[in-house]
Amino acid sequence: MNNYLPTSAKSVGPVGPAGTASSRVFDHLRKDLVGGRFVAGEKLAINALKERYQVGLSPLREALNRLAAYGLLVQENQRGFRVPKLSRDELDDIAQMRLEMEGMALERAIANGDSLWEADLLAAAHRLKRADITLDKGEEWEHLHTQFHRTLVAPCGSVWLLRFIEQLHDQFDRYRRLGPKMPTIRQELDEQHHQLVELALQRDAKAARELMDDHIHKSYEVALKRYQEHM
Amino acid sequence: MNNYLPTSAKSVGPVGPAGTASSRVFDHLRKDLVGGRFVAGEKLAINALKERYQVGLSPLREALNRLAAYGLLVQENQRGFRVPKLSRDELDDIAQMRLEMEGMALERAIANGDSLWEADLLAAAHRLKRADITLDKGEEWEHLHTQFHRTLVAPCGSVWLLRFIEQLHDQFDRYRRLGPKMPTIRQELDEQHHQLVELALQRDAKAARELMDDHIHKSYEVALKRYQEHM
DNA sequence: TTAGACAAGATAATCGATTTTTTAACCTAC
DNA sequence: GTAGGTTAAAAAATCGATTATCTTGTCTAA
Repeated sequence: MNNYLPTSAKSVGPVGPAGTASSRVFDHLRKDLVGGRFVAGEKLAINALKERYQVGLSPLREALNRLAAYGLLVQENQRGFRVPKLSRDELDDIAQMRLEMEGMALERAIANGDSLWEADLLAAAHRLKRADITLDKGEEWEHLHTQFHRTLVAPCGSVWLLRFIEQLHDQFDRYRRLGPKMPTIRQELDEQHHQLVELALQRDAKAARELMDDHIHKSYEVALKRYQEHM
Repeated sequence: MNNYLPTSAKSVGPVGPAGTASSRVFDHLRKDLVGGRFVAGEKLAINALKERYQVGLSPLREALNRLAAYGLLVQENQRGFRVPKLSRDELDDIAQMRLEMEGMALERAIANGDSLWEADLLAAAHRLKRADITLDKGEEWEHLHTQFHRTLVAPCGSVWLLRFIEQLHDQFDRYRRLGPKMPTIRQELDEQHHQLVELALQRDAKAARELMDDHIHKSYEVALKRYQEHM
């Protein structure tokens, strides 16, 4: 796998003893930014972050620089870092791009994926369902959800497509995770995950893409609602 | 414009006195990496870079962190930074993604672009032609070429699409700029720029996209040849 | 009253030195 | 000879302090 992000950025669980302070704080900040722990538009007080993440200035600044290049922060020369503002236009843009790119990736994955993929996919879907049933809609569910979507498109054959999709997911989740749960739509979305697996296993690319479009569209409606309530 | 990169990263000319050391070295390193001034796979000696760019350790490391998150460097925890390797597979991936994304962007730009865009486009094409005629195939031509392609897709309406295209261009140019000029194909490509402008002004999205596909395909052949000679 | 100048405090950026980790050379035991 | 272990040198990461820049509040002059 051609990988540009530092080791920790791809790691799933917590970074082991080998992780640098810079990477640990990058991971942590990334999660916090995506999870909505900062106010959009807010200026980051570097000294406060030093305390919060128990880290020195140098590794903290390196992490902030990475996050800015990744798109989860805005960097303005001589005036530090801020959390990007949210906007309806951008949400629309992100959702539209997800439609295009994840659709493309899913079609390719269905064409390329081998039986190992099928197994991974079933496993990822199962783990996600367990979390659904136990009503865990916290960090653990978020992680399994990300993991499921990642697995779904993994064998698309394009490192760059996967990279862009990952980035778009992070951006999308800044909107989706603004507010509290919405159980009704949530359940509908959860069911689609299983239908996606079935269609993928049947290698029905067309139907799978249509369902994926619908899935992203429904998620978009959730995100939009939360964005509007949040205003 | 929703902008995540630091001020300097979008600036066209040299950064003014307001630029930070970090941003200056980011710009400079980016140019050098895209222009092939480093050997692919090479490990960067940070102390040597300090000398080369006349900058201290902190701003240099911040620049390297940004470049890694941007995809022009690979960062491995505890063992510094290296220039990403080149591979046939990756070149194919990048070219394929350019086809998809720039095609999409061009169609949208043709649908959205106003008369100011038409003027900008004519201007960008003209400047590029001047550089062609004066046989300047150096940094200046490269800059005008980038600028032309940027202008072409600018009004596509998607900040994220533009961002990804920019990134792919940088990656593609790591291959295209491996070797010396190839005057014959070069001339052919230069002519296509003007045909692209004409089709754009005529709002012929279909023909424009086909020509863009051909343009990228021809560029791909150049890049591939250089990559193979370079091995 | 208000635009502009100024100074003081706060914040960002950078530097030089220190600590930690990796790399490579060498040695020893099998 | 070679695998495994030790250590010295090199490199990466981090820290603490300094310098540069921005921000805010206050004052002055029109």
